[in-house]
Amino acid sequence: MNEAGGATAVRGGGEASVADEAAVRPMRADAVRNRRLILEAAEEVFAAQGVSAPIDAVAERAGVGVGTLYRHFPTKEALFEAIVLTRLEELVAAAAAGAERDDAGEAFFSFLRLFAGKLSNKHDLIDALGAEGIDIKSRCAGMAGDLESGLETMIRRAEAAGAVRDGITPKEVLGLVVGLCQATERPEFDGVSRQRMVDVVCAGLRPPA
Amino acid sequence: MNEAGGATAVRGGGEASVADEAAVRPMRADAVRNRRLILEAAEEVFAAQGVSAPIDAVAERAGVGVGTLYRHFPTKEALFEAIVLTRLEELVAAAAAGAERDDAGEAFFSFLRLFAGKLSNKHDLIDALGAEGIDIKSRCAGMAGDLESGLETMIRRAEAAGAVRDGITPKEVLGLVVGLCQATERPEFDGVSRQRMVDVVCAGLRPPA
DNA sequence: CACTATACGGAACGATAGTTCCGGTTGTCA
DNA sequence: TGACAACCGGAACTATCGTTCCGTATAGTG
Repeated sequence: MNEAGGATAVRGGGEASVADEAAVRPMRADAVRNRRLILEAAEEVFAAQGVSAPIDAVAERAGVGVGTLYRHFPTKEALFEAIVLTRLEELVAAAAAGAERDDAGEAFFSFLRLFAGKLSNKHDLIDALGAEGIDIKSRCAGMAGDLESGLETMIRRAEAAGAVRDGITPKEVLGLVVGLCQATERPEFDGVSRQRMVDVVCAGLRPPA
Repeated sequence: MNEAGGATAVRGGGEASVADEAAVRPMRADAVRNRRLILEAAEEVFAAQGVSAPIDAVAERAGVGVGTLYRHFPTKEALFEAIVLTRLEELVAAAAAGAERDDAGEAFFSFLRLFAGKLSNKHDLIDALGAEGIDIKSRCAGMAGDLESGLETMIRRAEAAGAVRDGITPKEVLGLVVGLCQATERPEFDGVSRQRMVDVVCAGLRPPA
């Protein structure tokens, strides 16, 4: 029920808290260690099994009790956000960088490939972008918005350069790539080449002959 | 734990049963009516909410108790199969028909559009083809196999006709289309045009210029 | 109309997963 | 070193869902 969660910052609360002294006191050494262990474990478990992985699995993998986990992250979703945000940040940074490149077309398509690659075997990210069941909350939604903005810029510039068909929206591109990654993550689709599927999408995004 | 389920046929058991007389006795009128009500309710509920919809929701919508539901379908999966199979059958039939058309290229692409259309707002089918969590069992898997076969034929013929790029597999096509449908089914993707996404995939499947 | 096999309804059960609580432990500071 | 606050662990609580059970109702039959 805390508004944010996952922010039990190592060095104190966020913006100016009422009692300054309380905010300044650093975390105890074991708490710092456990927090890191939990984050690492959650990263592996969520990436491998998706968001629906039991929280106990994360606790066990981290070698701590569930109580400890909940001390650090008041809710499962808070933990999930903390993990996914870092991954999303990388993508947003890549998108922003791509939006500034001179060769707009190539920038766009190579971002798409990088995007699909980053999604591979990272079930958590796919879930987050596909919003599997979870209310995509606050900061995650914000990040996703940033991603879309970067994409939008890239698309418009590539479009102007004649490298991409007209009228495509960031959401469509996102849906296409996230969708195919979601599919290839499933056991029944193990024979398929994700590489080729991405190729197909890229080819389809080029202007018609 | 019955091997099949959902087959409590209106007119008796399947192949020759030991006691003939028992197999001949028709279902009671109310049982027939309820069975139909349950199937209709399940169709709507699963299509709208996906396979993870609570079974109570189906019972409530059908206006029967859960006990009645379980009398007709021994397991949730059995009910699910019964619903999805009919939908899958339509697709398989369409695929088989398409595989015989003379204009191989057009046949393939128009099947793809029909396929995407059939998936729209039918969460159950998307789940089944994407196998969301469920063990895709016996007859469903068989049907999915038939679908792939039909698709395979269409692809090979379209390929020979020079209408489709080389090396594409049915699973790749399935993954692409199911994936994009899965994405567009999500609330965050409501602004997107599924039509255009399908167009992109179709364009990408054509041979490179 | 009476009788019985069949079907019905829904309370109850068991499993799973998220969250809370509290007695015991341990880091930190004087 | 002693004392206190922060922290830990995991049992227990709660909610959800699939499934079972059994007392009651009723369609079909003579």
